[in-house]
Amino acid sequence: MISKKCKYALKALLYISKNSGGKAMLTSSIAQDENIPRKFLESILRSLRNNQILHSKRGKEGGFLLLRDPKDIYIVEIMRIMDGPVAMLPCVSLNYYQSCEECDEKNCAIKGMFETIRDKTLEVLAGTSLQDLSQQ
Amino acid sequence: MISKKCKYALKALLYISKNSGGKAMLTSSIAQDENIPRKFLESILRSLRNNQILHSKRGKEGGFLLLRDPKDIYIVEIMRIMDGPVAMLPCVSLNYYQSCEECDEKNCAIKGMFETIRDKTLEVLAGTSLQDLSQQ
DNA sequence: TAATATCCTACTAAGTTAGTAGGATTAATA
DNA sequence: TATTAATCCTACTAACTTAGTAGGATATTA
Repeated sequence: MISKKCKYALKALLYISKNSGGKAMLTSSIAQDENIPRKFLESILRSLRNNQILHSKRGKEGGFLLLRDPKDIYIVEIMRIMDGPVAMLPCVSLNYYQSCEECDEKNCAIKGMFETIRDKTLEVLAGTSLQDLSQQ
Repeated sequence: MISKKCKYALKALLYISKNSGGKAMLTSSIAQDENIPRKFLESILRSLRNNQILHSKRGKEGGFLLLRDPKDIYIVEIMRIMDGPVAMLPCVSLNYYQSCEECDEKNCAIKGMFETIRDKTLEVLAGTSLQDLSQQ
């Protein structure tokens, strides 16, 4: 399961992607239209800004803008920022690898299967952009 | 990520599958050989028994046995017992469906992508048996 | 009846999730 | 320059989940 934070992030980015048209979008209108708690969304958007997905403008007439074209923002990047690893086992993660201490990794019977799942999942997540999703 | 509980369950079942040969296997030897805390493993095995994966024998000469042939025990079943849903969104789960209250499910932009991921993941998990993994 | 297993209930520490509270800071505009 | 309206930042919290541990009850076999 992805976290609500991650789901909210995706929904918010899609909202910005669809409605912005070059203008900064308000946290409060995203929160209202997408049914996301405002203060929670605020911290989500700030974290997306800290990770070079969004640009923010402070003060009156401020808000959030995409830093890149929606066709160049892939879902996998958002998911890694919000939830960390995509893989189902730490020892199989490409970006957040950790060894499994208690088991012998080279002779692990389940590793291969989870690598396959990771690859199939990444095919989708790294092959789908914000633009792909907002065009549906 | 799957939980350690789930990983331990898979390791333990593979251990039984490989070493049992019709004889009941001890929690303590599985725990030792697979580096799993014994008391924790005990509750895992009991939960697998409660879910018709294992049969248990109490008392001296007791232990755990697979209820079915390893070729008829699919990984997905174990993962659902231990961790619940396979899907990444509650509204996309086949066995643990829950609506997403805050969003309009019919016009959800992300649902389709997560259905695709669910299906690809299930292809692997429901297509791999204990036997497949222990024969590697 | 002694030994050796599973069975069962209850508990716990640490970490994660899903937020909330309250104000500081910045920028446009009247 | 004052007002308004936005993001920014730190700190806090309640509830839940994870990963176990403790201690004994119960059943089976030799």
